Amino acid sequence: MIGYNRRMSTLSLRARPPFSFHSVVHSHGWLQLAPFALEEESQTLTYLLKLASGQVIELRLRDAPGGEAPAGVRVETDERLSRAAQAEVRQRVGWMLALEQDFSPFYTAARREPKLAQVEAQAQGRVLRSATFFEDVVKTILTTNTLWAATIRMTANLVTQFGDSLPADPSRRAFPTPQTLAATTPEALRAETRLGYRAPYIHELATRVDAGELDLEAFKTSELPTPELRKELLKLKGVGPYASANLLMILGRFDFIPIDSWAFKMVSHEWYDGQPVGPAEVEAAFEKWGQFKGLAYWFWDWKYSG
DNA sequence: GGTAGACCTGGACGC
DNA sequence: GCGTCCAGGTCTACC
Repeated sequence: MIGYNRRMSTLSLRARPPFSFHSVVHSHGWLQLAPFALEEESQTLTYLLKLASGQVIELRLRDAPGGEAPAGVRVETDERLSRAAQAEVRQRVGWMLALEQDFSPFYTAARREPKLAQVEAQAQGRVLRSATFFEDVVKTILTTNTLWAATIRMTANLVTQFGDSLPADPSRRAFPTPQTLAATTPEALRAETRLGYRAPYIHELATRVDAGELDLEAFKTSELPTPELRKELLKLKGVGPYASANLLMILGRFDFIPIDSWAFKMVSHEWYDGQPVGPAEVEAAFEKWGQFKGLAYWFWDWKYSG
């Protein structure tokens, strides 16, 4: 269903039930990374998207409780969109909120586990994604070996310095394209964007995508078995075991756990009385969850709050 | 295949 | 204000 005021476009997208807009938006820290932003009062998620046409638009995403119909999301833009642009927005938002993803097998397994008692009722499982997999790979590399505040800052720097502007408000920008980042230099990314040693990794990634040598969007629909897909991700500079598992979660593959320092802390307090633990203990704790390992870990009701 | 050390930034802390 | 220490995953060289 599409409605217009004089200029604005509104699209309603339905999700496979159960669906919770709140759960997917708050599934991890991505909502704090530009060009995402959350308007707390109205619980509106905004995102600046560069369309295939080159036009930059602001998406305003809100919960659309279904009533009798299935729940979903309402998408508003300030521009009147062409049919092609509407289709693109539907496709992008559908991916970003994983509207079609089916978690029923996980919910069935989770019913036997008190620590996952909330997942079905709260429709947890979906992980917020960026519009392109390139953006999610860059953001994931920026989460490694640094504090979260630095990840937020590095991402904001990238968007501010290299993103295309929203015509109505040039201070607001979309995430930079591979072409734009490939056109800069690793030295500039290091010195001006403050990416540190990650700068050459990001630059190489952008250059390979821009040259057509690496098709990151194809990862979204890859039919490779998860271990094979993981090997492909591990070939990317700056992507190690943690980052690859995080990216697999984003791709809807949950066989691996993104083990970081937070995981050690949580598992240590959950099962080892606060004693130091390593990757083996984290793996062992969730081994029985098989293909849902990542989901069980991600949405576990930890007793330690950190 | 496993391990040690380097990588880089910015915040916290002591002086 | 300055110097030092620390946290955070991945890469590379080496065994």
